[in-house]
Amino acid sequence: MKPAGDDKKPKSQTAYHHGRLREALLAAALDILERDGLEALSLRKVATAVGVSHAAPAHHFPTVRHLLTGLATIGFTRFDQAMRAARESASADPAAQMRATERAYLAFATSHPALFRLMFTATLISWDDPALEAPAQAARKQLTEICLPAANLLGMRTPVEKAALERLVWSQIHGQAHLEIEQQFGKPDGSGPDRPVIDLAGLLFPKPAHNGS
Amino acid sequence: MKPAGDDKKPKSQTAYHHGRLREALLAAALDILERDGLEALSLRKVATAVGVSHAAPAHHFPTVRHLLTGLATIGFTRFDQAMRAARESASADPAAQMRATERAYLAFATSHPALFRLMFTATLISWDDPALEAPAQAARKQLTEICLPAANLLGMRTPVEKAALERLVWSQIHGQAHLEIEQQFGKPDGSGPDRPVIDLAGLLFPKPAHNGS
DNA sequence: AAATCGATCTTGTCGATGTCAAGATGAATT
DNA sequence: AATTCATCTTGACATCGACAAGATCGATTT
Repeated sequence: MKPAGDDKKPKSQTAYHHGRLREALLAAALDILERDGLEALSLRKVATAVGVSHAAPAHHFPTVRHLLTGLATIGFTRFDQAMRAARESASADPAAQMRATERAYLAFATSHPALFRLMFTATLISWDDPALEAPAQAARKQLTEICLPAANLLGMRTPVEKAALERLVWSQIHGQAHLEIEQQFGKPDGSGPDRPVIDLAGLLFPKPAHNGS
Repeated sequence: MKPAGDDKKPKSQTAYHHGRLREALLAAALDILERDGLEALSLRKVATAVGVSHAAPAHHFPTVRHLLTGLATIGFTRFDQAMRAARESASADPAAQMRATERAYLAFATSHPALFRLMFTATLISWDDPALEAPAQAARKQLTEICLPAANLLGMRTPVEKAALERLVWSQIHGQAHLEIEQQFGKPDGSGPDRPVIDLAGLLFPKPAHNGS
């Protein structure tokens, strides 16, 4: 089965002719992407990083676009997990849910800028890929969920209104994330990692007791 | 060599050895960018499109990054002009100014998606380029300007608060634009070009008739 | 006016890349 | 044990960015 000499690495090194190439390629590609950016990513580099010939990826990823779509799929999966984890460890209060999701959204983008950028660049990936749709919709669904309570509180009943609110909230969060990783906000002054932010949740959820602003 | 017959054009076609190559290259590059996207853009294609040798652009654009930065500079200039024109043809009312700017922002992004994407992709262009800074800051300044009245109306006085409001407004508008051109909003139903949108200006500018919170 | 100079453009080349084609390898099935 | 078939390798080609060296033409200098 194997060369019978290097069983040190249980499953990664020797088993390329059996099974794990696709995952190894994705892992290596993710590594290069996060370390050196999208421009440094190439099929050939990924191949040599994994230790296979330059045409080996062809079977698993016929095209660069396929590889990038695979990376985006991983990205949306982790993105979804990050937001879900943040929501679960937050209180059930609608405003808290929204704030937690917003924080997770932003944290993911700033921690994985290249991957995030890739995930939201339509010309680079294939949204036809059925494997991509599931995690992408799962992530998207969380935004819908955190907007529903706000829509109810604001008296929005039609699907159009709810979609409009979701569009508002999503755009606000996403715009922050995108402008942040594209370094459009300037430097943080060094005073702290946080920036002056107006709480959108506070704007949307009217205070029950006494008003703030 | 040239087609050896067209000295009709006084300064554009025959004068490549003097003067206009840089602009011609930028124009051709912009053409390719808007027609076929960033992936189709290459120095060599631009060179042949203009009718010069493959290394001719080197003097004007030593690197692809220089060409892309030049395109982004043009982009920000037009972007700034578009927003300014929209504001001038709108009423002086702060909310109207904000809505007009928002519309212009979105219209520019959807009309020139590849250029807009390039302008806001930090890894592709050189923000060190002094030629880029001026139009980029001019465009940015308009967002500051349309946010000032809202900040005053909301009782925000410190620069931090004003910056926070600008961040909110800019993020909201930019997020809409970005998600739109990356086709994250799904298809428009065909019912009309417009989408269900919540008016951010309406949220920020309290109605004068009622309470002022 | 003639010569020189310097910016601009051309030609040639190199390494890297994506993609295709043809062949080798080895695990699984027959 | 032989065959099959997915998987991987080798080889090749066109395109690309970038560099080097030479040609061209306007502008300056003599």
